[in-house]
Amino acid sequence: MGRKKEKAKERIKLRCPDCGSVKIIFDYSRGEAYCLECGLTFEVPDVAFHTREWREFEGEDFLKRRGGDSITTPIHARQAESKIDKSDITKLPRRIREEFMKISSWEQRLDSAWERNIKYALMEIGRIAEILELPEYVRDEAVKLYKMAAKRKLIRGRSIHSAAAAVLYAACRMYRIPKTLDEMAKAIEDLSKSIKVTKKEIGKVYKFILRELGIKMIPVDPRDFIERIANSLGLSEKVIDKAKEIIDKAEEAGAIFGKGPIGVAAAAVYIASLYCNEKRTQREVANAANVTEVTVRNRYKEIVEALGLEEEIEKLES
DNA sequence: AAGACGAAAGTGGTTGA
DNA sequence: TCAACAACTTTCGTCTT
Repeated sequence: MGRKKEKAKERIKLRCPDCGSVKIIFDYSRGEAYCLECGLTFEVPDVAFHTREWREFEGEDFLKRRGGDSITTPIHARQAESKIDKSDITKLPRRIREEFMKISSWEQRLDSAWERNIKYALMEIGRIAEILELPEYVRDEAVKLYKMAAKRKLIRGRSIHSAAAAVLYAACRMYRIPKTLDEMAKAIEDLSKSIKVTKKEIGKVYKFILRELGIKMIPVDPRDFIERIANSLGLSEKVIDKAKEIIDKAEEAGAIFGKGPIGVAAAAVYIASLYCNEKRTQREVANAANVTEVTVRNRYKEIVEALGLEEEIEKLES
């Protein structure tokens, strides 16, 4: 234990005031620490090295005592919580309380943590939006949502990246830009291999934020996915129109309700490709839509049945 | 060999008692 | 909170072209 002066650099048990990561390296030659996650460099109070207690506070045990925020959960699923809670202080032994006051003043200087947090989040939203090639107005909408959510403390206890993806996803839904939770998760993966955010987590945060902000979202329209699927298969405008027409009819016939919109879109494209003499296999369509062949098949069957297209399609095959 | 089709079992999420 | 449920996936076998 104690200070390892001989080392040039050492990993220390601090949280990054910006992104909340615990991957903090202290550089002795420069007398400051930097975050491996977001690159922020910052001064560390001496007390962090001179007292064992400090290490215990910010260490695993302390985090656990503060309420279930176990170190075993992924680092990135947590967020900086650098403000020191008064109620915690009173529970601590007096001996260390004065140390805490010193730290408190250090924290005070980082009181802009909230703002820096937002700044970092907005940056990440921008980066994810860029990867997904989202238009600017979508990013702006996402930023607006993030700020609203942050103001109401909805981001607390969630990772910045899951929240960033969630608001972007919400913005896409608002503008009917066809993006899936899967793509959001993958974009984050592309952003940094060390950040792990699952589709599930993003979905959870998305739902939570919408509910808390009282935003109602209309269901995803399968038509929104048609162009994407058709384009990636090199299909013509004609197929796209036909596919939309098929969905219109299938919707009227009630063959679509409750089904996954992407699977529906994929089946419509498959059927339309038959009609327009630009046939693609079920496998090709399924791959383009990121669903399985079986799903395409099932939707296909249902739609054909509901619209009574069996004979027409048989004719097409000859 | 490739494509279409379907049966069966499994997964992860939702819903309602 | 648990069990039933629907959508979807995975896997695999069969049939057709």
